[in-house]
Amino acid sequence: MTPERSKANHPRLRSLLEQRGLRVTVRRLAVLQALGASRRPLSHGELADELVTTGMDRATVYRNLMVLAEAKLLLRTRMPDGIFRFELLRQGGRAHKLHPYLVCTECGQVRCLPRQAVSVKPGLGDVLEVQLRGRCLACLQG
Amino acid sequence: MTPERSKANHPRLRSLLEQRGLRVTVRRLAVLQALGASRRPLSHGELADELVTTGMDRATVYRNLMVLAEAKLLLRTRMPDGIFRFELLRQGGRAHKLHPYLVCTECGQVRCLPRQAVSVKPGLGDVLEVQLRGRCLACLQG
DNA sequence: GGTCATCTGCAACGCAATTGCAATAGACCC
DNA sequence: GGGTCTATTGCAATTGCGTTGCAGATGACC
Repeated sequence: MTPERSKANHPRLRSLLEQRGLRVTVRRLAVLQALGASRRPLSHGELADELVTTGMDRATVYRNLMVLAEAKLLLRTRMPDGIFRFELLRQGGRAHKLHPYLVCTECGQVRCLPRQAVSVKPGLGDVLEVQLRGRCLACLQG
Repeated sequence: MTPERSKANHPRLRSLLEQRGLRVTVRRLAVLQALGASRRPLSHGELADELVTTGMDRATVYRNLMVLAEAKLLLRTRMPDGIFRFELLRQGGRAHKLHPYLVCTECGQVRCLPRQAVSVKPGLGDVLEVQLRGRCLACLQG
């Protein structure tokens, strides 16, 4: 790995860290980049599987996820399968709370659904997040 | 322990098992009785802690919880702490079918919502469970 | 380039959930 | 009541997520 290049290559992610008063490290940039490149929330396990190939330790992935989530750069959500998933929060993170997730009981993947897929009657509370558990289309058809 | 007495003493629980074509065993009756005596859903750990004192193995508790839940005698729900909890379903368990629940991010309590509170567009998959996260009415008003 | 707090890798642990296997107990028939 | 056969149980072990201690490496800052 070439730490210097990794750092130089992500000015945007770097500034995110600096704004929160967090140290800019190769590992943190890698975590942010991986989550930013994913279209769906990732678990620590999924992310670690990906990042250990670069020599990063699973515990380091874990601790960085904690730090970044605490700094509100990531959203940490326990999905209905009991596993925490993390996603990058763009600008205050409003956009990502609005679409429902489906956690597939067969393949385990988290699918983001279009916002209008689920409608919640008003007056029940301030609903921030909608999670479904079931079988996704791919698994039903397979 | 006196297996014979345990069995003879629970005609109602016994018939529940027989109706589902399940074998009536001392251990199953003990699990049903313990859950029936509890006012709140219990985790496998809590139940096992209680039942190991009678010589039952934790794995046996676990497998019976699975069997009984599959037979719809119990409801198995993953609570927001990530741990499954089990409760006895009275009268066929129809009431507990597929109602959404709201996990309050403020007070942490789980509120059961009426089934019609959430509608899911068909064709997205086979939805088994609906979980909302947000603030419950009590916290909004408090 | 030096200093010091923070971060990282390595190793290990706790707990919930799960399974294989051999011994046991329940259901059923006589 | 005794025999038979399968489901159940106890024991032991494993997986996987989440988490932490510690010693060495690295980043921030001067």
